Amino acid sequence: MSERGETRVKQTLLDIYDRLLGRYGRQHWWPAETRFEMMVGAVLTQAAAWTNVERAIDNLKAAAALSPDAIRRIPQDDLAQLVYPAGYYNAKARKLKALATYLGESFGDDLDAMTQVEPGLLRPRLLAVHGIGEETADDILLYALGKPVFVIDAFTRRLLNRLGLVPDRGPYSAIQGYFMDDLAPDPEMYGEYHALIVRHAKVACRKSRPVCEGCVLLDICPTGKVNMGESED
DNA sequence: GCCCAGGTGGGTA
DNA sequence: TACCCACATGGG
Repeated sequence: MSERGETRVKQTLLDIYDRLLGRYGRQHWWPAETRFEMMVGAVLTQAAAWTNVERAIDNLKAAAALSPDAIRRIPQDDLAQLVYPAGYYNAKARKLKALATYLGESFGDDLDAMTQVEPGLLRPRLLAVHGIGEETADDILLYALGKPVFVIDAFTRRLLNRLGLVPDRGPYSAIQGYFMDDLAPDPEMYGEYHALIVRHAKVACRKSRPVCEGCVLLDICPTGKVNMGESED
């Protein structure tokens, strides 16, 4: 892409951020008391509504099971019952076991020490853990460890696609590159931006809103569910 | 009853 | 590489 094009992307991404922040305000993500609670939430929220994740985390707290050591010790079937409200409970119990095992073996459960590792080194290690894909790895790097890594989810992907910046099926790294190559590496801003995109997606293009509020705000449709014309061109 | 929500892993062509 | 499917609850 040309230099002029890069500038346009940067201005577009900053402009969208400003519009979203002005409309919705700060989202105060990630809602968790500890680094580990945040990591657990990142796994539990995979393809699940956050309200259900909260129930599961409340169960873990009530059972005193919200620590890497407790997760390793509790039988997987018991863990599955605790995370039941989050859905995919057997699969997620196994994933939490894998995460806790990794944290113990690699860092002795010292998650503050974990922040000292370069994200470029940490990311492939996280991806090697069962149940941690690209989005979950970046959730952990950004929100739990404070690294300047931009999180890409389905809404973010659709957003850039609707802006005409990436093709329909761009790889995760390409979408992420648009943000990280053009925005200063600011964990606070990255975290707020991702939260705002998720927040925005909740009000955009619902069946109950035939006139899409989100499309009006951004001059585009982030979900792509409603044809709002050719505004992305 | 249907659709969707802050995805990932495993199998197949 | 590119699909396809299993994994599952709870709210609108």
